Amino acid sequence: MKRILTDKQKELIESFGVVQEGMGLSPASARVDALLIVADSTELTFDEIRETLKLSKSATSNAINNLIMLKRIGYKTKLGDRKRYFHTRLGQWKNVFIDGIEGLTAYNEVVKEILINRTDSTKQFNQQLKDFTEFIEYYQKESTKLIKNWKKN
Amino acid sequence: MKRILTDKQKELIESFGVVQEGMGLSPASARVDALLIVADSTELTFDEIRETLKLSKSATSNAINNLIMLKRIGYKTKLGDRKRYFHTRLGQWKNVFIDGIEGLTAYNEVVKEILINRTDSTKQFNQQLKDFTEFIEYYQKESTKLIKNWKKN
DNA sequence: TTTTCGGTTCTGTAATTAGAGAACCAAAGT
DNA sequence: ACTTTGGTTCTCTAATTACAGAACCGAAAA
Repeated sequence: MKRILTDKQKELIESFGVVQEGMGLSPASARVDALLIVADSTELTFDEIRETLKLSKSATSNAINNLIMLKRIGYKTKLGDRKRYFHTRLGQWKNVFIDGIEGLTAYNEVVKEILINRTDSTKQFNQQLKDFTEFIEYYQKESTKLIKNWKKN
Repeated sequence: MKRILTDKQKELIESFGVVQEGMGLSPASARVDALLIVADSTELTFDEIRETLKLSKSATSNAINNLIMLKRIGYKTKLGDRKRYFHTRLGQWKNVFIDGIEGLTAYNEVVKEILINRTDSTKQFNQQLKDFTEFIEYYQKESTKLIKNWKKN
């Protein structure tokens, strides 16, 4: 078993793990995601991940599948080799950003329904709510443009 | 005890509560926040909140203080009245959005430190990471502008 | 000075989540 | 046919979170 990480790399995985926990990932998912960004090798197998992070097979399996669902990692296979080689998808961060922006839609739908059902005796309050829903729509459109226009892609 | 909510309002608090739980609030916090947006009265006291949502005093107290820390609600007092009157701060959503954007800074700092420590044998990968950190900075600047330019404020 | 009001804090418990370890499984190798 | 590989799924336990209920506390009222 080759040792994959320097001490500095371990430290970086912990820091990055912590900030990603703050963004809603489980500890194991956060560290798997971080590992694939920090490690010298950009393609690691299930067992390399498990050994390096000292996780059980179940924790490794669940973390990996969770990250795949979130589109934060992906994998490829090699001909005549059953293993999967996992890699970060940070290079495709645009998708994740766009999913995040689209996620505001569900939130906005509820706010709009609240607005429809509000008493009309609080005009100013209701107007603020309306401004807010309009801003969300504006923000969704405009920040999608920001992403598209980034470096004239 | 006056009954504050219609059935429709109760339903809206539940839907909105659920989407806000998905955004990291505890069930009680999510419902207190929703209540202050849905209720006809835009200013509710501690006991009105507690009775309406059927929460214990401790749950009410913790939820309220949590929401105040997150700047999602505020309160005012009235002369000769010890009670606090809580209200949503959705009208000041700009602050919350801006805090969210600024929150990306901590994330980006770690990514930059990872980049500094990466092997230089993965040029393309490292370049993607660099693009990403640059995009975050661009996105922070530009979306701050989006907020400022909204309706020429 | 004692009681009431408007909460806060502490203690115990129920519910949820995270993860270990073992059993399990399908496909490939022997 | 059985063994190995590369995982997945099940079961159980530990840790964390959410909350109720009661004790508590300071300021004001009586």
